[in-house]
Amino acid sequence: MSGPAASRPFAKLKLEPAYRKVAAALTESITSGALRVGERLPSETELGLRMGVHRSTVREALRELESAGLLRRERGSKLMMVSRPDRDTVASGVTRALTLHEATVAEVWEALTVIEPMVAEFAARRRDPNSLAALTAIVAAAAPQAAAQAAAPQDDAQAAAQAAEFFRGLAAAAGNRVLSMSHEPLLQLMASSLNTLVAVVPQARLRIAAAQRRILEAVERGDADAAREWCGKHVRDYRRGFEVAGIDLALPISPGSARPSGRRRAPTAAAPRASRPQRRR
Amino acid sequence: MSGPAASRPFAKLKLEPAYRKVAAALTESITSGALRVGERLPSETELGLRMGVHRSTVREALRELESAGLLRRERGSKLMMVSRPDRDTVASGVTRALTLHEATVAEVWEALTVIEPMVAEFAARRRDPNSLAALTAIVAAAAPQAAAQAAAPQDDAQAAAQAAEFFRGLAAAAGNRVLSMSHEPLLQLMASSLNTLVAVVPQARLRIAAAQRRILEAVERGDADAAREWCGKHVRDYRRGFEVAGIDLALPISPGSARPSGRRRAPTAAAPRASRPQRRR
DNA sequence: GTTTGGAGTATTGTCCGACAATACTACGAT
DNA sequence: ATCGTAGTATTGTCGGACAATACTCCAAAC
Repeated sequence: MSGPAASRPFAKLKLEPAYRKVAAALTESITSGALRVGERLPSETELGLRMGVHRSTVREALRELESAGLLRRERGSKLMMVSRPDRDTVASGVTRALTLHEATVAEVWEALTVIEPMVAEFAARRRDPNSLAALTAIVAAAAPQAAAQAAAPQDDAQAAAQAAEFFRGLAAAAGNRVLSMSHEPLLQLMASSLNTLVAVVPQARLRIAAAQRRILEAVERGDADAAREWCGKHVRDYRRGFEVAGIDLALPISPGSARPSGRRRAPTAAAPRASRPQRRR
Repeated sequence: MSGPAASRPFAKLKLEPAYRKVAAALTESITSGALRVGERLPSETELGLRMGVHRSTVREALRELESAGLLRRERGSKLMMVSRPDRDTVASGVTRALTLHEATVAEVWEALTVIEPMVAEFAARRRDPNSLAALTAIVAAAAPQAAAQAAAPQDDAQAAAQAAEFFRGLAAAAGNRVLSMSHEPLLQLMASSLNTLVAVVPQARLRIAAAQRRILEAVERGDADAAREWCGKHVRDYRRGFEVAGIDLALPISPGSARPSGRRRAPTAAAPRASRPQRRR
């Protein structure tokens, strides 16, 4: 593969490096189905031998596919396995992108208002016993904590996670993987704000739990309209919660952890204003 | 980096290879803002020196970030540049994932019915001159071809692309990057089906053009409800089109090219159609 | 017969070094 | 100030090396 072609009169100018070509070839093989999911890849040396490049080159290509989620390695195995990118991998890519583009809390929330109510509607339409049971379990998991209402240390994080989990369950019940995958980044992005919300606003947990129950009931009885409406209210209620919690909706989302602005657990006092010590560019 | 620690009694077992740690570190630097977008990365050797690993190792990490869209290289430059993943990069990742998960045409279409009408509504709400002009241009671009109605060879592909472009413009007018990014994979996934649609159903172009005009008008006059409704009709009309075109909605989408499954060009009999034998799985 | 143990091989992770092609830089000539 | 040129820096790709460890297979033990 060393190129004596470079000296020939009109040698084909090489537009992309070999590692990219190898990556492209492998990707093609996977998406075209020539390599089926679950199949094991040959060893690096073998691949290099067959494709006429050095192992290092193959290696770089593998990293590329690996980070795309097209290749993985089952626990404690050496050989790579063809895989399909799982939901979280894909979503976290989208999340990172949106974060770097400095999408605002408002934008994410707005997208939620678009998607979630319809998800609820679909869930109510084709409700299936299994996913309904799963959803019920999720809602139930929140109830005791909401009742206790005692603000445990990092219990806040768990409550926020549960709120996201509810939406996941709803999407699963809706039986549409496209919607499921589309809204996942939104949930990831919301995580931080949700965290602040439940940490700062005391009544948030109860309201959330109540809304979840209402939505669940509507879904259970197959009332699509009610499910959509309640879910719409639910999401809109989040916005009000954010405002009460002093989260500036015009600010870029930070998907990391919660950063409650100001003092915590503002009782019933008027919504204070948070001086956001966010990085300024 | 050479490890004498391996022989010590309870040496910390190493969970992940160095190239992943390097990649993680770089990713962190980027998302945390320590490395700002547009900034140039040091050379590979320099990075390796600073992080205490060999250039090859750094290299593998770089490929990882590169494929995630976090690093790019401006045209004809050697040094890498920090970048934010652009819309198409992110979307094509999602597209690949959904394809490998064998999402069906129905699922994608359903997601469209969820998102697009609301996008239209938002576009009508905050209509801004610039994006409106852009949208108008897109709609106008379709008009002459629709009028001509002559089915040029691969002109079909262009018509299908225009249909997708309209939705993109709409999302841009809605001014919500999250929605914009969320619906992009749907457009990519639909491409193939759209292609078949305009190729097989003769009146499709006209119907599409008419619908686009109606939506545009509603958006222009700021009539959010009308925009949403018309857009909803528009998307639902696509479904009818798919059925007429003989596209099986329960089938997994193939994001490549069109593969019509029935007779083509039904009414206007004269239809020179190239049967391209696409791969079957 | 099934499990256990162990030798031998295959494969990855990481390193070292090398070299051609090419982008970048600095400096001197016009 | 512009231009050309020589020298340097950097990437892409290769060859090879070696330790750690997963895999294989066969023989011994229960």
